Amino acid sequence: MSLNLIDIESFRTRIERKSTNSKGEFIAYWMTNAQRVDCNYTLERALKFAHKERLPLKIFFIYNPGHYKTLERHHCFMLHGLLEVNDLLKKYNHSFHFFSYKDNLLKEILDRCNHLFIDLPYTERARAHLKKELIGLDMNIYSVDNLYLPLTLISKKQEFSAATLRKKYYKILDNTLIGQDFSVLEYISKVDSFIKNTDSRNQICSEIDKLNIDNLIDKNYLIRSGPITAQNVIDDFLDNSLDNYQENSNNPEFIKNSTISRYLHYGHISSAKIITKLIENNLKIDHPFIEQLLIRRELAYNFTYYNKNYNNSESLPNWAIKTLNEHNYDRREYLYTLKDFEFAKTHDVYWNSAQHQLLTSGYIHGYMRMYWGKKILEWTSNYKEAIKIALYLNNKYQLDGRNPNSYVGILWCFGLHDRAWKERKVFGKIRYMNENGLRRKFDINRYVEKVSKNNLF
DNA sequence: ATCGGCTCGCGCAA
DNA sequence: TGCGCGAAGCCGAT
Repeated sequence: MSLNLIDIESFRTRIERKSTNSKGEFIAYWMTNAQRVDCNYTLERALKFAHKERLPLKIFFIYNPGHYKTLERHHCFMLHGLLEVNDLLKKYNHSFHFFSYKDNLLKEILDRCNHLFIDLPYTERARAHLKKELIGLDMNIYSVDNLYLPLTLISKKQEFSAATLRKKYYKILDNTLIGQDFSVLEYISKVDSFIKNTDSRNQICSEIDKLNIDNLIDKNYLIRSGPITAQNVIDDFLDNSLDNYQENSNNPEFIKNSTISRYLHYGHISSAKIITKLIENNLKIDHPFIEQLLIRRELAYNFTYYNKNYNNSESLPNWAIKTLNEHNYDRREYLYTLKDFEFAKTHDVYWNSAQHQLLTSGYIHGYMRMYWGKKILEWTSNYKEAIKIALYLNNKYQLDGRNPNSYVGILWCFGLHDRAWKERKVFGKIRYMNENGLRRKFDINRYVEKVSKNNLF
């Protein structure tokens, strides 16, 4: 074993800011990415620190509906998840402080606090936002990385492909998955809550009541949210779907794993916890589900963490930019506008089905999403516009939109983390996909039928 | 049904 | 500096 726990911890928890003023009345955890209680490294570090200092802990969340201008389906899903966070904390006799955003709120929350723990932000935009919020706060600030292994421990730079990251993972893990211990539940009863017996349930509910949800999505998808729900989903998946994962993972009708990404996005479940459980099932590091949950997922985080252009074409590899530019003025067989795509008005029944699935369920199956993205490239006047459209639709409708995996999923269609292929019109050397592939891989007509009946989950 | 070729850049071995 | 290798597919030859 080439790594030890001390190595991991020095990368896991980072000192973002040091203060000379060391005395405070409580420790604070500002929950953002990791919206869960169990297996939450940030909460765990905050609890341990509070226990050591014999100070109470204040766990809080700031809700800012204006932060991203987007559909309120996302807010609805997140707020329902926070209800479960609130209930879980209450069960452990801890208060969950839920605040609606206003100016100078953070200063108020952190009045008389000297040690703040935050979830490590993984994108430039999140970092910039955080930096702005933390201006003028004189306190010790620690960020905690909630990935399976800390991002900066595995790699100091943007990785070129899954292969290069995989190599580093396999080397550092000595080809063996290691389980991880979580002591959140052990410490949570030993630490006092900063203010006892406050309950944010009513406040969260009143925010939910204010929402104006689009009438495209089935509301049931938005209610099935939160760490408790997510645990049930993942348990069901692990019990019933892991054995045939490889055969089924490309089949959009195989839906057991379909909602896991949204729970991972909001941090309702910990990938490290899932991996630790999988080790008990004797899963090896090269299992295709580990490839997805560990290598592909953390490759996406590596990408958004190190590349400031994670949300535009500038981040594509050189060969992709070159070939896309060379073919940018090729004649397109079909040309659609954003609105044509958005309301599923193309000539292609398969593509329209994928878009319809996105509108009505907040999700496109992984394989269909590749096809979906490739066709936006094919049917838009230029590739930069195509990327904008694909990201816009993804961020607007997909419940895990704005997740690193979402960005990478889209940009993969334009060559990111991929290789060049035989040159052709419009695509240049970008990997091409067509509907024959859909027919070859699964029963695409059944998919179309099921989407039209809204019968996929 | 199955197989090789397509094509690029990383990273290790010299 | 050279070379082996990988990468969520397509296409045409057997």
